[in-house]
Amino acid sequence: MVQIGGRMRESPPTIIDVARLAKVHPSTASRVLRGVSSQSVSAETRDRIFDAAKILEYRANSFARGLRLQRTNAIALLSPYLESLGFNEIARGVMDRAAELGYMVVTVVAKSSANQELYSKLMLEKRVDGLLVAFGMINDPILAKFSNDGFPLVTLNRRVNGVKGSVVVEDEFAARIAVEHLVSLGHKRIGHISGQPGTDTSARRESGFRAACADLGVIVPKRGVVPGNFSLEGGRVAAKQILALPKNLRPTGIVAADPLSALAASKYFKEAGMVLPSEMSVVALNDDMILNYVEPGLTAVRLGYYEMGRVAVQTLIGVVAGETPKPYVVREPAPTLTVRGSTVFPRTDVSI
Amino acid sequence: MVQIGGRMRESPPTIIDVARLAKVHPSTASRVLRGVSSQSVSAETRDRIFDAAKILEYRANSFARGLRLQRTNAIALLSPYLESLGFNEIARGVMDRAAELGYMVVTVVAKSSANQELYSKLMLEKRVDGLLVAFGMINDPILAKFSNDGFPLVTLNRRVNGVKGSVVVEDEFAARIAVEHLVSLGHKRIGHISGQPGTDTSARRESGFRAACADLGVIVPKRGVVPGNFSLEGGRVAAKQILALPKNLRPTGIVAADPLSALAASKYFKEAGMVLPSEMSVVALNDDMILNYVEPGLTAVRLGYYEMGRVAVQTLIGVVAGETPKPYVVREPAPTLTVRGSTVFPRTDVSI
DNA sequence: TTGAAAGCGCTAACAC
DNA sequence: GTGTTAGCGCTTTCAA
Repeated sequence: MVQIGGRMRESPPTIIDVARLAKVHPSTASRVLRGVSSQSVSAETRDRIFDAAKILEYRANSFARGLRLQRTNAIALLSPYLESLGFNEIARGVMDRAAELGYMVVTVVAKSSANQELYSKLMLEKRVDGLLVAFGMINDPILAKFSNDGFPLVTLNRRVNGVKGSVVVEDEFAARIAVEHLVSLGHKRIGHISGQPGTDTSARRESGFRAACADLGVIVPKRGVVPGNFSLEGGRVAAKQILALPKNLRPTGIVAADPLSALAASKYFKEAGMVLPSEMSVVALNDDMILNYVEPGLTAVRLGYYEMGRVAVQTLIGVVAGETPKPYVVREPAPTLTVRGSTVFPRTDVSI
Repeated sequence: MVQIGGRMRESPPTIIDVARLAKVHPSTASRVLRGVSSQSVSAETRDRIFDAAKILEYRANSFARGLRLQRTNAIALLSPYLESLGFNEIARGVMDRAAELGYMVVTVVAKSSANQELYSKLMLEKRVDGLLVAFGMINDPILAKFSNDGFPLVTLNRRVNGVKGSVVVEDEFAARIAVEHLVSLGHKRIGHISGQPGTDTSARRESGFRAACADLGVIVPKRGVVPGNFSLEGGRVAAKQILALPKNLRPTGIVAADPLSALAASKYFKEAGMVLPSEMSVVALNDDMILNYVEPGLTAVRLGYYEMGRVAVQTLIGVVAGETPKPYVVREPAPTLTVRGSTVFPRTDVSI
């Protein structure tokens, strides 16, 4: 029940109620309330209709409208996790921009893209107009199929073969910034904890890392690039592998593809008896407030995740409206380095 | 366009398409596909209908169904933030349970409860069946009004005067566990960084803290309870106030209402020259994996946030179905302490 | 400038 | 057992 002006009523007012109160036909009320300019309506009736709508607290039933218009004004945000540092920021960008454009966001956590039932639910049941997908392998036949079937679908912080619409940040450049920072401190052997194997995000960060090292004459030790899976557990495993390298081949600094693996690796190093940061510098791609509160503070490259979320919504809605999907790289804001305690010049007695 | 069996089609199949293919009337198809048992249908026609639906990849249009049935099978999760430690867990519980019950979750970040436009959008436009509200002051006339107006509304991790439906965890008990831990280490003067003033969550944690201190004969110094606002910034301000106390009145241990304020306070103490944890023990209410990676690791009491999210969905859907809303306390899993490095016995030369 | 009528896709009550 | 009918609330021709 909804209380209106002190009275209780059984169900929300419909446009028929508004029309009746304003003494016009529902179609007239509809025209006025939607502000259709092509048809002209006398100022007097318009006022009557607006007044009636206000009195009744009228709001168009989104289902009736959606049924008639064949669109939902909702999009879905699909992600494999909520807890990853950075997802908050992406999600906030998505929700802010969606709200500005009058869209709702349905957030769904899915283990993998192979969730046909989920796609069916969202798209075939016409619950949302399009999908923002924050996961997926480079080769992901399911996603490619859905995209090819004509479902508006944009990948976010990912590129997937066969999916035309994507929004990513400057991952290669961010990796380069991280390498340059370590080099400027005097590091000559640098390792890399990459992300989830099979994801292009990880691949692009790694290729940016390798290109920067090559350009700057940095040695990347054999087995000095290990997968960290964008996770705490992965970072731990990666650290173990790096520590297994003979001391004279071991990197003195590491670029981690993400903060979680960087944190876990740092912890592992310390537990193994290393003194950080002097014996091992660590810099992560993707920043977060919380990195100020770990010890040592984790040096990190901030990426435009919030903006990426915003742009992704914009792109998806464009696709929904019929634009041809295409890949997009968010370059504003540019990646920026925040130096904290985790990166220092290498201890020479170790690095020799 | 949607590809079905190799052909492209303009729009998704409707129940009329299914009926036509199965050579039955749409209403028969509807009955069969919904599995209505009250009406019996011959096995043969049932098979034909299922086959047709499968061939066409038929899925009922949620808008048409929603319009007809007057329900959306969606709920909204309203929260002031996404980035707070703990929200992930709540949200995951909400989404998991909602998915199990066939509901979608619309996540909305709202600055405050005073967002009438938002409520209108969600409820008056009938976009969702009910609201899960993860914020609100104890006295929140807007929320109370909406709840009284008959909108299904359940507060989550909060209680609000005038809103009958709520789901919270054992905040008082968690605070007691934290106090007991510090007492068992030998602390005699304990302070408290409380949460956001005006929220019952903060109030209940504080009252649990005070009750436990009283029961255990612990001294709570005058001005030893300061608001931390559940935030980094608040924790910093709180730490400043605690440090301003004369040394012989200063607590040797602190219970923080949340991890963010605990982290920020700890950082402030260190920056001010204190040696942690020996000069100041800190324990936080609400746990998170990341607390293993700060230095010293933050001792914390884990709360059943995931379960709280699940129960809240269950409760809300009950209210939607007509049950009388009532307050609920999640007691499983019970709050549990994880001791990390941030709590030790007090340094006697300081605490004397 | 406004009204009438049809229909989006579905389901429930009723008829046969 | 299955079909007929009506209508959820809205918008969009088309007609007046």
